[in-house]
Amino acid sequence: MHGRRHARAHFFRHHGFRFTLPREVILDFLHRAKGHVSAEDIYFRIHPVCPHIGLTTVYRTLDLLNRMGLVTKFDFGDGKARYEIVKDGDSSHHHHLVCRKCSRVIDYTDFVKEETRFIKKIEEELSKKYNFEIDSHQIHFQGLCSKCKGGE
Amino acid sequence: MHGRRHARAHFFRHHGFRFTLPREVILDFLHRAKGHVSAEDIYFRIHPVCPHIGLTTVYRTLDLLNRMGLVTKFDFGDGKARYEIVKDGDSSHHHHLVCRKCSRVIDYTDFVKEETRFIKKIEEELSKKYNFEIDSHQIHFQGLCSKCKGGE
DNA sequence: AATGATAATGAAAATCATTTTCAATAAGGA
DNA sequence: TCCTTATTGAAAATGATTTTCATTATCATT
Repeated sequence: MHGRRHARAHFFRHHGFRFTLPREVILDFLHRAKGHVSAEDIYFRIHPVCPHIGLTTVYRTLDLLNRMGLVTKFDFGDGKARYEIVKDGDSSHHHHLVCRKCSRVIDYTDFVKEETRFIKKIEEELSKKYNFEIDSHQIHFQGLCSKCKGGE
Repeated sequence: MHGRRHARAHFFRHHGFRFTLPREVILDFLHRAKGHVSAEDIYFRIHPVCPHIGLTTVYRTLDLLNRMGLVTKFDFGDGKARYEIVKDGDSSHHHHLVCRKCSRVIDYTDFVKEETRFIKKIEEELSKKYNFEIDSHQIHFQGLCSKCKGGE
């Protein structure tokens, strides 16, 4: 619980950034949080503990964490971005079904094995072909959820 | 060139919507357009021909086309949405590499065959499991493009 | 082809997520 | 501890998208 702080601080410094309290608090929150959260979610859930951390800082920190590769940014089309920590032991790996009528988002964790095989192969070749360093991916199905299927 | 108009009109009416000039013009533009375009792109490119079509209508029409399944909405994280026609003869099928530093978007069309096999299987099972009617998908790799790889 | 109910449109105003500005503060190397 | 400068927060600005509302156009019905 102390080594982690130190490791994080080191990681930030290594990237040329300072390790500050807001950054630590936001990172902690994201680690505890289940699923995708918006900047506002974070701001309000953090506020009782750290009322001095502003929404601006939340946005800036999320952008920073994203650029450092610690956080993935999602966009489900409802106008606000969602963020999620990138876990090392990729246990929470999942993808999304998004309803194009009611915008409901369903997470699914099926087909991890098949997917890993498929994605790994693609990543390798794409990295080479486009000289692109891939560090994450998203798969995203669109259609109609059970509720919206009926009355189209 | 006339049957198409009629077929479109019929399709709109079947969904309970009217087939209007702005909708036809926007649909035509999207058919001709290569790649993903923003609402503003459409607005300004259409303006010389139809100066009476407002930006509001462009947004409303895109949303409508999306809900009808004729258009796919993308979000690459630069704050504005992009739209693309859903082609029947799925020739232009592609996915994206998005740079998390400079936001550059690279389209790739590789691995169509492997992908089709993989996606088809997943779609079938997910549809069943979640009672979700899938009509499109997106695959999205994030990382660092060739230009941004060096100076991290 | 004329009529009428109402869906669609456009201009302007409103909204709301995100970004910028700038003066004050704090991190961390010297 | 000191000093440089990255970071922060509050307020204002931005900019994409949505809402409002009076006007117009579609198309089912006559």
